[in-house]
Amino acid sequence: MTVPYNHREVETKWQKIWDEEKAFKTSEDHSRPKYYALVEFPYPSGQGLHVGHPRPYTALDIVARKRRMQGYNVLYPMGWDAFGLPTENYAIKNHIHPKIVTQNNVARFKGQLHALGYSFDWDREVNTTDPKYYKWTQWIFLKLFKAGLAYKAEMPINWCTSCKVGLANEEVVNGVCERCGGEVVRKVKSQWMLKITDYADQLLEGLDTVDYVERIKVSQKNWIGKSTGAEVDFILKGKEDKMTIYTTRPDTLFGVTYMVMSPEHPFIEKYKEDIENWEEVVAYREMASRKSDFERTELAKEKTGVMLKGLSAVNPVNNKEIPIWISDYVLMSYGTGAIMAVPAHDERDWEFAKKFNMPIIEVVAGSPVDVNEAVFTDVETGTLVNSDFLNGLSVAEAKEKIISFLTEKGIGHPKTNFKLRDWVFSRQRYWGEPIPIVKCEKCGYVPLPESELPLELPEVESYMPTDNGESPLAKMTDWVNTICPCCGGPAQRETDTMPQWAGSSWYFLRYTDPLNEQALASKEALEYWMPVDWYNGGMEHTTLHLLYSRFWHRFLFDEKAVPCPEPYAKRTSHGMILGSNGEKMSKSRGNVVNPDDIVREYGADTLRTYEMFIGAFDLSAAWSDEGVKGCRRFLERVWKLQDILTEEEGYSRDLEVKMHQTIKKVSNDFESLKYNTAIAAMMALINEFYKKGRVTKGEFKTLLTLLNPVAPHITEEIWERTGFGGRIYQTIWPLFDEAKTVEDTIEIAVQINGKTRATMDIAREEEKSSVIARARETVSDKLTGNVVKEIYVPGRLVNLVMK
RNA sequence: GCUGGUGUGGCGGAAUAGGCAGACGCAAAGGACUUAAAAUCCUUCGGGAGUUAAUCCCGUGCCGGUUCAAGUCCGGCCACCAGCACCA
Repeated sequence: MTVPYNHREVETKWQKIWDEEKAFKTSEDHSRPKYYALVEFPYPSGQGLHVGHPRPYTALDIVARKRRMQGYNVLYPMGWDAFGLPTENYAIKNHIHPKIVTQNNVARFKGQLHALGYSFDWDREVNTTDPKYYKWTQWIFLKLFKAGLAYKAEMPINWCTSCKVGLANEEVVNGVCERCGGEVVRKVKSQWMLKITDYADQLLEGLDTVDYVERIKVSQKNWIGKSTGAEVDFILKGKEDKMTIYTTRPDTLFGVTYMVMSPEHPFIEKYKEDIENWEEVVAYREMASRKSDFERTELAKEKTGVMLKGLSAVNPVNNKEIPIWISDYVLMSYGTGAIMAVPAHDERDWEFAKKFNMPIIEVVAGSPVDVNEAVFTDVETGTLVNSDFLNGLSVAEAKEKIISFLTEKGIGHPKTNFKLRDWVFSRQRYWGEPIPIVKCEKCGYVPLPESELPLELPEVESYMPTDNGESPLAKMTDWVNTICPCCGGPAQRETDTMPQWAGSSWYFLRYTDPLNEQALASKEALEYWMPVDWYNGGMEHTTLHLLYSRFWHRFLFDEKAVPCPEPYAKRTSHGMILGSNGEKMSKSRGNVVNPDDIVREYGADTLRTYEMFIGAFDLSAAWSDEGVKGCRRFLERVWKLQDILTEEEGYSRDLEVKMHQTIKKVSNDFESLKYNTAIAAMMALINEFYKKGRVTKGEFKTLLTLLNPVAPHITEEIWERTGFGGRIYQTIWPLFDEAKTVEDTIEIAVQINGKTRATMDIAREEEKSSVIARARETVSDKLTGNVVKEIYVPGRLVNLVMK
């Protein structure tokens, strides 16, 4: 009998050996085929590692370990996305420098990850808060600034009243702050902006060139929100100005019965004198501006608005005079801030027209009911009516014809719009990368010379944000007051810092060459390692981190700083791990599982195995303590195979097929996120060994190798105890022979009219006629009618169709 | 509302490409071992009828269809999850 499996001894022993042997150090040998596996680096929070972290880390650790065994030079790195609000808030509360807080948290995380036996190359660890790292974050910002993609703008921003900080649109969820849940209001502030909109088309088209799971592509497409249509100039009656609108349905131009402007539209102020009901308009405008974005969408059920008396528009295609309204269902920030309303064929316009009794004119026929009863928006089936030269055309034909008409007459042109907005890049906070810009009275905004990077965060007394919305850095007058790099005159430093998304927008580049002081990474390293071959991360980062980092990467590609336009060749997403009650884990729900407890009690290998076995990788799964025990039991059974190990080297004849089938299944499943079925196949295999009461050396070696990426410690220990020689992490991934994955005799089903009535064994090579003859024999007592058809699916079944 | 996804035993979940539904695991029940318990090992385990057997019927959210054959394909619904949401 072999000694009992002691996970604590085994795991600490091998973690030490791997460290000493630098087992997972990435090679600098660029002649070997490379594989770059990447998981999102964590924010080192004060809570320590969450039980959700190991799921993606283990999944890609499996891939990385398998690739090493297949001879690849593998880069599987880890680091820290360490700037951010929770650290700063903790620092404020406890009067500890955020730097110290970060250090402590990183140490804790690192210890926890180490205890899980991940094959990260810790020599390439990066930390976004390290000045040697953020020097290059600032460098990229300067490049963006010089390219005209970073600009300062007076912007109505999303202001979190609790964090006292401006948020990007992406960080506002259901009208509240994504991080703290605090109320978000609109506030006008001068902010640094990044022109991600310049890359909208590229970011959209690039999606066709990469292997991302469908739902990620769809989310990104929705977020970018490309729409095509036309801009059309309406005449503002009696004025010089044209009233330009954007529409995706220029084909309905003859159905316009009124116009709507956003309450913030500049024409309102400009034509103040002409507006007869000015007081009513002002009242409406004020009401609208008081609403937060949240209320504006929440209260969307009822349309509101005010007609501008004294102003009217003229439809350029039929010279009809139509009224102009203002309403907050039209947004100043999209299109031109004004629309043409076609109530018959647009849902919102229809509602508005119904409420305010505006006329509804049908211009696309084909609605099952009268357009006064229900709106008709179908673009596939309709035919144009009441539309002069467009009559009789389909919607698609009419669009084309009207756009060329408008273009020829000079009253309109085709136009593409995006929902994507520029990225609000400043935060009024301390714990972030300083923005390397100074403001000079004479020269305006001046970038620091590259030689002055990194611009380090100064030591401050207090990290409290100020009530007037200034960063805590603003109080550091010694630091703020500086000299203009351009004219040498007095100037002030920018006191806002960068958002957390900055450091994570390029970290994967730094891993390829983390100590480089001359560049963000060497050309050679980037050319060898990029793009990332497989990147896994959370669904919640689809429209934030993933989009931002693709934007920066495309920009760096244009700057010739990186060798490829897309950073990630493949992107997958893992599902969440929920509490045992099926709800999201949280302290308040009392369903939190601490990974340290599981590692202590059952071991890292058990936790790794369990998290891979828990269910489909991309779906969320509920935690189960019993399931953990089941996985521990499996590993114990693997351990105890030592008791029935024989001296034979190869596979025993009766298990040869099973061995090849298992190698094939595990090899394929590890590539396609099907870790649960890979483990199931290995469980089934050891059940076979136990059924036979023996396992050969060859069989055991193969099993251990297949299992090693999932449970690296126990397999390494058994490998050593059984004297298989060397280290398992240095062995070669087992190969399978396709021809040997099929049994010589196969059990097939014999069906009558599609229902299985019996099974029988056939030889692999057996002729169809012979199989069918024997099948009829097997079920002869049930063949009570005429067999009108015989179907043979090789290796599967015979179906006899009886009348 | 739009988009994407999911729906299979008591539970987590399997099932290339239309081909024996329920792999693997958990829980449960019975048994062996033990003074006992835990652990371990063996057996049973979708529902119903039938003697516990042979055997038969039903069964993958619902209704219909295609097919020799449907969890899988088609048409029409329902529920849940996620993302987006007055974007003209």
